[in-house]
Amino acid sequence: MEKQQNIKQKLPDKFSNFSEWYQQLILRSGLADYSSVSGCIVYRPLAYAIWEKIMQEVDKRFKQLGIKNCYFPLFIPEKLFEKEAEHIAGFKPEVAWVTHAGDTKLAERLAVRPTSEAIMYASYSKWIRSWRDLPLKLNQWNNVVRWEFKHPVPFLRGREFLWNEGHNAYATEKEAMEDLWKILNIYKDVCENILALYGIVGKKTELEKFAGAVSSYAIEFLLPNGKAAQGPDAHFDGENFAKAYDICFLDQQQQKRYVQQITYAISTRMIGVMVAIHSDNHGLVLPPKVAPTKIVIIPIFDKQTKQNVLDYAKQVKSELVKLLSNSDSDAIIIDDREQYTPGYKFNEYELKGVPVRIEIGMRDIEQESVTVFRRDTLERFTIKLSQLSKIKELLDEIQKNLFEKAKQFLLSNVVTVNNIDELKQAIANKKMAKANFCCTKECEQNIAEQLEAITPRVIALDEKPNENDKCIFCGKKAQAVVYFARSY
RNA sequence: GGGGCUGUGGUGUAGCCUGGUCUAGCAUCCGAGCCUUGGGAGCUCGAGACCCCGGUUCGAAUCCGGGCAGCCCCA
Repeated sequence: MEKQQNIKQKLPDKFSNFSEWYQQLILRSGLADYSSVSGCIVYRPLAYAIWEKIMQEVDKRFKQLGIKNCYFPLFIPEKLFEKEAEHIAGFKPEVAWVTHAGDTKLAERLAVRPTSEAIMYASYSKWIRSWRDLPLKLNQWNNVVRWEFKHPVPFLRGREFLWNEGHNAYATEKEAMEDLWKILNIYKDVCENILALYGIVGKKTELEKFAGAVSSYAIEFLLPNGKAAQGPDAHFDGENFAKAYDICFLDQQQQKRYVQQITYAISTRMIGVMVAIHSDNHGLVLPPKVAPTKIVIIPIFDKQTKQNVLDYAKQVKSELVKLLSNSDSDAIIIDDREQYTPGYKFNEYELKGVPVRIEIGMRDIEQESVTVFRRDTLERFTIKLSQLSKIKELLDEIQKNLFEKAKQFLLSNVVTVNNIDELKQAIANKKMAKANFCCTKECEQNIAEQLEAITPRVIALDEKPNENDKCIFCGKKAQAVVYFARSY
């Protein structure tokens, strides 16, 4: 473990002072640090390890779907970028441009990718000729730059972030949509079963959908400060990009047709969402499946007992390594530093979110037991050495408990509202509000102008308005049930 | 997009209003040593800071302007 600064200062309170709490937690737990570039953070090893875990889990599932990884250039020539009108309109305000090489001005400036449709589809246009070339399912794990002007929040809003961008092309809309749902379910699976997060899967409204897409789907999360954060998403582009970038093929009837496309992404924003939802005033709380260190063993000894205790600790560690069949050097660690007291170490690992702590001193040795502390509930108890296998169950239990808590948090903070006043009230109470909505672009624009920062997050997929229900904004016939919240 | 607040060693802060006593205080962190170890131990010694540029003034951490950075509120 790296040295930590500031470890003796308490965190601000999560619920009364969320922003301060979040910011200090990120810095002090060693997840990330600010860099010399405003809006760009450093992902320190702890954060990067979590990101690696997300990548592994998603990637494994992508490969089962036949998605292949590749890499396209960071730069996009301006003319290429401008081909799809809505796409460029959506992204241009926050594109960073490369204009010079040394002191020489470039003939055509290059966009630093905010997303890679343009550069990838120029290749797709060359590669796809026949129905035999389809489907084409390519993904890249990369970085993108979007020069935001709102103030940055580590992980949740930054100018450069890491993500996957998948770009699939199909002969038919039916195939495209089938895969879109499989991919959304992969993201949902990883969010729920790895990150222990519960979100709402829904369809984006007209103004909130991806620039250039026909329709967008996303998983929305609610943070403890009442703001919603969009998690992984998937977009159906229809033929929009295919027409702009001339991606077509000859079908079995020898008809020239445009491909049907989908795109999908999950980003490092999920690290921020996860941290914000699970962690507490002691520090990070990491689900065992993402925590790079799952168990920390703290030996407690003095000069006389040192050797005994350390030997016992090593024995416990090697049994745990076997038990978890995890040989990562970080997965189970013994902290035998002598210059720090046990109390100091307890606080340190709570700050860093290690799921399980095992304390071993003479008392435990005499009783052939170990003292166990679980990070999620802050409970401490003793188990016999012969019962060490229970630790594995405990890790599963913690994982499950975090998910259930996250699910409860979201479900208990969604309220149904019947008019604008109730909506405002719900948002003021840090809730997500569910309301009947006409889903017209005009009405949505009015909301954006009149309701301050309240935006429609997603259209519910499992719920429809009744026959006579009206839109709570304009009073016209309701088309859908929509979730509203303040947004990150 | 608009308004407000803030910027002092690595970190958190005192000082700023009312310029001089600031050779900038405290805590933590960092280095050396002793001593300790079941919830952030103790002692000794050492190292370390006024965001940047300009202005006012005999004199600026302190006042003024601009820049940069961070935070909050509102659109």
